[in-house]
Amino acid sequence: MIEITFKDGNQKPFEPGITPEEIAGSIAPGLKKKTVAAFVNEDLYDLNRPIYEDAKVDLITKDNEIALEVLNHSTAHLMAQAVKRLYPDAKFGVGPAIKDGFYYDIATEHTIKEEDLPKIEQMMRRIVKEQESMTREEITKEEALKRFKDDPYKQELIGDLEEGEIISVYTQGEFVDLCRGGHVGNTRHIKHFKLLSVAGAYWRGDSDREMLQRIYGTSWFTEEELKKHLAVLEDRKERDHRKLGKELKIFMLDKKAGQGLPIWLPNGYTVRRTLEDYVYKLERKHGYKHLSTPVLGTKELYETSGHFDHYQDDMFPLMKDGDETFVLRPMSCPHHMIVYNSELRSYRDLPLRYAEIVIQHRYEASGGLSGLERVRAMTLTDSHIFARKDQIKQEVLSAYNLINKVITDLDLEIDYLELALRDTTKGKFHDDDQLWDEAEATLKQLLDEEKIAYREVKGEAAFYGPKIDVQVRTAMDHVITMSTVQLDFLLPERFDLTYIGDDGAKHRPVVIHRGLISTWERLMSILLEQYKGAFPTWLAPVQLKVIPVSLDAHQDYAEALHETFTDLELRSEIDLRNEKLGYKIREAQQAKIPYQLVVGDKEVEDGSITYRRYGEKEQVTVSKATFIEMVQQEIKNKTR
RNA sequence: GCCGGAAUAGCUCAGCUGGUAGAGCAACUGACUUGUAAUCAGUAGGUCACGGGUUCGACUCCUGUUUCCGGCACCA
Repeated sequence: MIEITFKDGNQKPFEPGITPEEIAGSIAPGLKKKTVAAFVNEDLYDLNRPIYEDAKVDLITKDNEIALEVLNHSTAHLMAQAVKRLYPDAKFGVGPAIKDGFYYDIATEHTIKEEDLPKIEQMMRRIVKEQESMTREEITKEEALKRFKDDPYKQELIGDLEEGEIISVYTQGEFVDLCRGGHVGNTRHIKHFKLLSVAGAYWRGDSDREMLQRIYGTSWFTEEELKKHLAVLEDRKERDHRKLGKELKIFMLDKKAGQGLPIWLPNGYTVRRTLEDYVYKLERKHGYKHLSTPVLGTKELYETSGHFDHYQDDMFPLMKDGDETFVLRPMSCPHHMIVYNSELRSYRDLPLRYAEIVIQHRYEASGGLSGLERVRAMTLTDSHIFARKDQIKQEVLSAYNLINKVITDLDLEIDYLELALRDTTKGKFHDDDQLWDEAEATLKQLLDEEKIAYREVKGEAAFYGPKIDVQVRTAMDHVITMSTVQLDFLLPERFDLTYIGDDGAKHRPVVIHRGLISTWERLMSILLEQYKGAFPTWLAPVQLKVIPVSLDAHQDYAEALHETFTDLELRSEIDLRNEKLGYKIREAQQAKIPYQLVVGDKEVEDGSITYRRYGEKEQVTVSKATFIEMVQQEIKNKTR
């Protein structure tokens, strides 16, 4: 007998060779149904993998996050088996579980199309009915290489494994796959799944290697969960900023205007301008000085900064004019360095915080462009803080606080901070090790002292220095870099920046690059998706819509109201078209205007206002003064 | 940039296996003069993304280009 120890400390003897499924069954039939896999001495075990020695066993039930991963991973195998049956020449790359789903990379002569997916699903269901056991087997590397001798992808994967490492293969019916495991034991446990899309994906994520066909799918324990997830995907389509941006006339793209070069329409620009003003005022309050520099600069400027060496591929082609060559700037730092150098600086001048609403151009790969999310012409609030070394901590923290304030005001949340460091094996970073060590240590120490949690990522630094990236999770479940604070000891060297210290000698300042809102383009895409197009009142392109019941009787009052609002700098519109009331209301609702005001006899009589909030059915009648006070408070507090 | 798909009226879309296009909404005109999500009628609107080819004939088939979409790679 072997001794199984459970998480709660209880122990129970079992026959050697007992499986997690049987253990669960021995405790309760309900538990058996709920159990998907198990941790045996920390190792992930399949439901049907025998246990031969004393062990700690932690059953993984369906409510556990890992259970869903196991299920999805098993569904990937199931799909691969189905694909192999339909397209026998298929070879397989990797097929992992991902968040809310799975994928498998496939190489086959047959081009897999969306319309093939139902066919594959059908085959999957057939295999489920066959109740194939998913059986684990452990073999040597040599044996594994022999078994998969016809599969170049598996050969490569096996070749990369350490000598002596346990290599496991899984067999279900006629299908055998190399796999670390954690499976549901039998295909009959896989019931509620859907294949979602086909796409191309480079083998091993390397753009220099061949491209495989990738099928994405999702798998759940219940039909309700599956439906719920599909509904989430539907909702994301509704939220898509490209769809909303068009419907609400926020921005447009036009082939003739240029790929990836968005045009801000009046509605979108109103929102952006409101945000710009907000950030501008906030920055002033935090001691920033605003300036403006050109979109074009000499190549020499960017050679001095090092951008040209490190960034050339991301820049638009050069412009030559006689002996001079110009670049469309991808960043604004060099200009700010020039400004710093334009005067003799004293230690008393520091910190010097320059901020600018910058237009910059990056020659992004055409395939990556998408709506306002990935563009080639972008606008952002950029800032460079010139500081003494003893001011770094204070300045980084102050920037971080500003970032926090803005993110909170925009109803967003920081998901995590990323401390991006260099990777010495890669050539894309400047090579002064001493500067790097100092900069990285400074940031790390600062975060640690302030007990700010972060994830360290090697190789993600800027070429000139390490950075703290503020990662935000969007309504589309994407993690994006919203803000960034970068420590730079390099550009001060490159541009020979100095200040006169209290000792009368020249010293080198430090530059802190601070990005606040990603870019206005990307921020707009995020906010559109976040609010589903229904902006809070302070941001809404149109805040109030005044609709008279009858033009004859109520137009004057409606116009007087509209004028009052406009004088108070509220963004009001009045609908004087010869249309039915219901029609105007429908349009106002579709435009997601926060307040629609219908004025008729009653309102004219007592000088009141009847309003209806966007998305609500309720109509509220209040005095004019009360209404104005309410809306102004709402705007001031940035509440909805 | 790479793999795959798509492109029809301002918008959303229909158009079977080749016989030169249709709806709803929007626009315009007229009637109606309205109390919370579409009043009625009429009019106009398309080089079927662009170029080449096959064919008696191409929105439809082939091909090149452009842009967009799903991903990959890259990335704010």
